[in-house]
Amino acid sequence: MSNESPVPFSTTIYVRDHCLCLHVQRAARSLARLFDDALRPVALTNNQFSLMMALNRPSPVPMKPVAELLAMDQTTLTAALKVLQKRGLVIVEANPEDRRSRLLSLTVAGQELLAAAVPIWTETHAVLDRKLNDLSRLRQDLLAIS
Amino acid sequence: MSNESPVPFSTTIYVRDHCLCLHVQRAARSLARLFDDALRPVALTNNQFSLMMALNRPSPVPMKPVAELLAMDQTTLTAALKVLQKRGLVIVEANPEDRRSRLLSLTVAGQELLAAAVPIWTETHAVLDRKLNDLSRLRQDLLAIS
DNA sequence: GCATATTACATTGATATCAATATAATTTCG
DNA sequence: CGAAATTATATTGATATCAATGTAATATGC
Repeated sequence: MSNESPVPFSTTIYVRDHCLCLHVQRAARSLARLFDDALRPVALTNNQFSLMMALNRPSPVPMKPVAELLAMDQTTLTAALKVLQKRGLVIVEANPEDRRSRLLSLTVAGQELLAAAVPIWTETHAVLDRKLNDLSRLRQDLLAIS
Repeated sequence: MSNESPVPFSTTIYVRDHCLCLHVQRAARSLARLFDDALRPVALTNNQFSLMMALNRPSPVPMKPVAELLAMDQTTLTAALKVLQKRGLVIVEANPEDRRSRLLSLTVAGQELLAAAVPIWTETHAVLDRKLNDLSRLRQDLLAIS
């Protein structure tokens, strides 16, 4: 009878209960679903909302700092921008000061859609806030990771 | 001059600093990269590791409880299983007690690969543990989300 | 100034994620 | 028992994620 698992079941229990990566991935999926659902009326995902919010600045931004703010691979950002660009929500233009670089900004339509999304975010976040104990503590703990 | 943003920049700053969804997504990406890097020698992603660990049980499991444990859509689980199945790491078999259902388990090769991955998880997690203040508190806060 | 290193971004391919939808099997209830 | 509701899973299509790789432009060091 050599069909015993090389990894004891107790280890499985331990990892299930202690793996921070697993816990964060689960929370990420749950929160993504929550905000995706809420933002559906404006046809934005939580990712698209965060990205567009990151582009809502007084002047256009290059891609690098945006990718860093979102802790997102630059290639992921390229892909995400294409979708929003096709929908006429963001502008990707050449940077005259550095021709390797692109400058990102919202179109007027993008600004208007973002404005429509903000109250949804506020409401959804308020519900979440009431449900959780100490949101600011959690936020700070998460900041230590990324 | 009507090209002022409908969403004031101060709101952008506020969302950036307070949105729990954004913070969790960022942490999720960072941690995923950390564990994906570490697990590369055994050719597993953090997701695949968590999934295989969830299948490391005394007896085969149906898909539903696994999807729930991982807080993952059932269709995502179906897709993830296909990859591991093709690599000969997991078995998906019919459930004689309920013919709608599938029973999931690890192959011997899967068990062996998982056994090779566990020390990597332990080491990576230990490094993380030393870097963070209060891991158990963070875990508990995350549990309240998913 | 020029060769080399670095930086900023794009493309491709593989896996991940979920909504919408479909199918088949089981359960429930009248 | 049989129709309707529910449950468990699969498929498709769109977006998300990153590694590997490539390209072009800028910066660096001699």
